[in-house]
Amino acid sequence: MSALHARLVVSTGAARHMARNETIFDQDDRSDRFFKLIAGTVRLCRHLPSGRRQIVEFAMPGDLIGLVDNPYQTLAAEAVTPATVIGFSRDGLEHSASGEPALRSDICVLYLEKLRDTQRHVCLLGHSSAKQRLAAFLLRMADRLVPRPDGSFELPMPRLDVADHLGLTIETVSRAVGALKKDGLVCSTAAQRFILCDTAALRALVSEA
Amino acid sequence: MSALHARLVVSTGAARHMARNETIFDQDDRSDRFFKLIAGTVRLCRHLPSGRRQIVEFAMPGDLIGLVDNPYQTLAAEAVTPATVIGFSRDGLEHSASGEPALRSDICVLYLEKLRDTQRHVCLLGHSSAKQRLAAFLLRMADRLVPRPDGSFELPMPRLDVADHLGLTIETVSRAVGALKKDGLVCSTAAQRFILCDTAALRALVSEA
DNA sequence: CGAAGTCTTGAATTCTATCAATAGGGGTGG
DNA sequence: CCACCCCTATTGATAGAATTCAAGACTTCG
Repeated sequence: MSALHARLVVSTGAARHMARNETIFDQDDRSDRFFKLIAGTVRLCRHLPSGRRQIVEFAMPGDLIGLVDNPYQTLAAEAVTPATVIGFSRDGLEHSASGEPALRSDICVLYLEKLRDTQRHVCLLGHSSAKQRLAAFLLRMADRLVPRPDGSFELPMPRLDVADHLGLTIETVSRAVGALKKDGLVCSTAAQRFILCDTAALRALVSEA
Repeated sequence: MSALHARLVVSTGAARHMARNETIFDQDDRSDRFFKLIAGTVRLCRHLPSGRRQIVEFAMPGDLIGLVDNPYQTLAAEAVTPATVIGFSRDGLEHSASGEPALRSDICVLYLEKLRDTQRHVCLLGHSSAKQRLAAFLLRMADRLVPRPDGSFELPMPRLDVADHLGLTIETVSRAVGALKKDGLVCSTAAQRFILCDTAALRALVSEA
């Protein structure tokens, strides 16, 4: 376990249970607290003046959310499913980090990983078709989610969240799902349950971007 | 001056002059070195298997480029204009940072700023029209570039680079420029020279995203 | 069983990409 | 100094992809 997570384990933090669609923190909240996600899925998104919403990333159990340097959060965090988080004080972490360089180093690595992920997402949104975006998303989700014995996995988020993450509309996402099914690349018994039938072809499709 | 830049000043680093379109480092190069950009503009981009290119960001004088934790670079750096860079060894910086916590802290802040910028770019690419993307880009460039006495500024990059940054084609960028000119939001005497006539309206246009 | 929310499907519109051709601009050499 | 050439930018016509608007189907839950 990294120095960062070891430190969080011994820190005081109260567990909070969040209902579906409940806001953990808003994009204008003071960033004096951050959270570790214990269970459930959380969307990190930006609400645009037009009422539109861009989901920058989804957080899954084990992820830290809301840990930034600015005085205010830049993204809002909302529970996609019922979720459990543990809150920590940023001052507390800062204090620990000033005496424990390995901690700061871990935080650095964390930021860098997020930066890489976000850069990849820029590339995805820059030039790719709806089918390619969905294929990339499903491949990534298959990696992050624990599969069932039959190899299927259950997306925690509804179509609207997928759409707002991929920069598409729900209708387009729905049609893209249909297209991938028709092509035999994925199977889907329920709206949020998928089996990737041909991961090689899915990867090839993504590479064409 | 931050501890980071102070450290770089006293470090040994050889200045390199790069010609237009010359590669400073490639996306598969070992990341044992990083660079400080002294003069010129550099594009940080990813070359996709399809031959397409996504420019994630532009670097300007003072920016550090290629400083990552992975063993390999994730983005390529290419000179948009003739450019001057100073190279540094990552090991050297790591060594300094292990004895000087403020250094590590500065690097952390740097990553976080880049992360915020990249997140903003995700929002821009997620939902906005060509006109909105261009308006946001021009506003940002007006902030980063030094204006001439008459208030105009010169874009260092050609249309193709703008297009690959905004996820558009050169034709669409060209038409978007024409549209903003027709609307009276910008003036343009030469292809790369602009005056923002109505920044309020430009900002409003961006906010509509 | 009914109702609300989510998802899918259809048709028309809008926006961007693509293909193709023309125009402008900067530099070189005559 | 001018003509030419190369590179970049603009403009036009068409096709394609995604959005939008609208309606219908499926789930889930009370």
